[in-house]
Amino acid sequence: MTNFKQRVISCAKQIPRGRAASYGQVAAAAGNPRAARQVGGILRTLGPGSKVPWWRVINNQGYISIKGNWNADKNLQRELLAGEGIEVSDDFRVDMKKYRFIFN
DNA sequence: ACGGTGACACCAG
DNA sequence: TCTGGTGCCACCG
Repeated sequence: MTNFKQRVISCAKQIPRGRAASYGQVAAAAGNPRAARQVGGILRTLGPGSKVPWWRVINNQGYISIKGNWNADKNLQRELLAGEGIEVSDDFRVDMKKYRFIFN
């Protein structure tokens, strides 16, 4: 477990319920604003059962960019976000202006 | 050690 | 607003 990965996990856990953060935001909070892509990869490797609220991490455009067979999880993510009060459109889009979480 | 890969971000049309 | 191209950098084989 590299330091960076651990940091990303730590930052992701800081995202409170009902808020969402972009990969770039998490990467920046982890210390590498340019390593946004790795954040996604890291969250993916964590897999289910992890204590990390991966569903609160989305891209800066405000939508979920999961590809491949993750359609089911994509739908699940929408359910989770909706359960926290975050509105998700039919196109899986989230209003980041309203729900964006600012790291301290 | 090296090169391919990717749950992204940013800039230009 | 959307699309396409470019840059970035940690992870894995």
